[in-house]
Amino acid sequence: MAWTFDEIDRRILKTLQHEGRIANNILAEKVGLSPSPCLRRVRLLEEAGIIDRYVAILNPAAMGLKLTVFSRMWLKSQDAATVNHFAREVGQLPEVVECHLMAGDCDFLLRIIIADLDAYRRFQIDHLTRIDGVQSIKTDIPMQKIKQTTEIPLP
Amino acid sequence: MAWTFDEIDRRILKTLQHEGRIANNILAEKVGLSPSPCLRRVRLLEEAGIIDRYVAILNPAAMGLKLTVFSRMWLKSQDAATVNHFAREVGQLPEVVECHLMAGDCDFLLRIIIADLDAYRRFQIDHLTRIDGVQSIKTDIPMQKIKQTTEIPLP
DNA sequence: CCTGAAAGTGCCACAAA
DNA sequence: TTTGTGGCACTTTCAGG
Repeated sequence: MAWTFDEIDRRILKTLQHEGRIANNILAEKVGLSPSPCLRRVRLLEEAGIIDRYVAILNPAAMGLKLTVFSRMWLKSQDAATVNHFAREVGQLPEVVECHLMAGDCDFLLRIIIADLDAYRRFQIDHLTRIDGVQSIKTDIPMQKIKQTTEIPLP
Repeated sequence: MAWTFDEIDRRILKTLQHEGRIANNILAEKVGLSPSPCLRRVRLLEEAGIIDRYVAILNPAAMGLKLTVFSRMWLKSQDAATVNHFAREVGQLPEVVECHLMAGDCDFLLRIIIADLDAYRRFQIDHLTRIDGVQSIKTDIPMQKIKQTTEIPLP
């Protein structure tokens, strides 16, 4: 089912995607509403699942995590048991921040946040290749982050 | 410079990465502090840039954006002018949620959020291939999202 | 508009260096 | 004694009805 936004909802969402902790009265002012109806709209957007959650975004570099890598992985077979086992294992590795089961090319695409190349080398040996059913891994390394946002394009 | 976390800082960060809008007094209770020193620590983490910002995470599917694709792109040349122009253009496309300049293989890796395959087809023709200097594009499509988090592994 | 609750500030106590 | 950190009390501001 499609949700029908008006201009004010769009402004609310756009603002909250940048300032998730903004106070309701400030938000209200920004979108041109008084606080009460503004809060009501936010609650509705939350209950409808449009707003999934609020999070703090940390700066990995400030904690010494200076490297992001993309790893493409191939499994020995793609049967349900192998895939599910892999999914479960990967889900427990906090360094693996994203994991997708892919159509074509590789079986999985992972995004991994880690200190540096050496730490990644060890991580791959100690954790990724140890998972049952893993056949091979190709690592792609970003040299420069051009753009990175949690902001979703509003229709 | 490396920041030195104690156990309480780690608990604060872990909590805020899941509940970015949690009230300070609740957070304080969770981490075993009274509100004032808890707030002080949060402010320090913010000022140190450990906490970059707070955001609302929206649910793309609830807005009809049911597809994420990864596009690997090659440019005709990798000189600064071409690359910068590409970076600037891509930065203005809200559907492009992530863009990395890569070492080896492809030149850029993009993550794109969009309604469906047909919308992507049009987006690629109308926007991506129109950018000056673009030579070719390969599109990788995730079939299943195994894991996706904004949570960064704490050292 | 009104009320209760939370945020934020100042000050003091205590402990470690 | 100095520095860092927790706690309490007070004022201001906000949420929510």
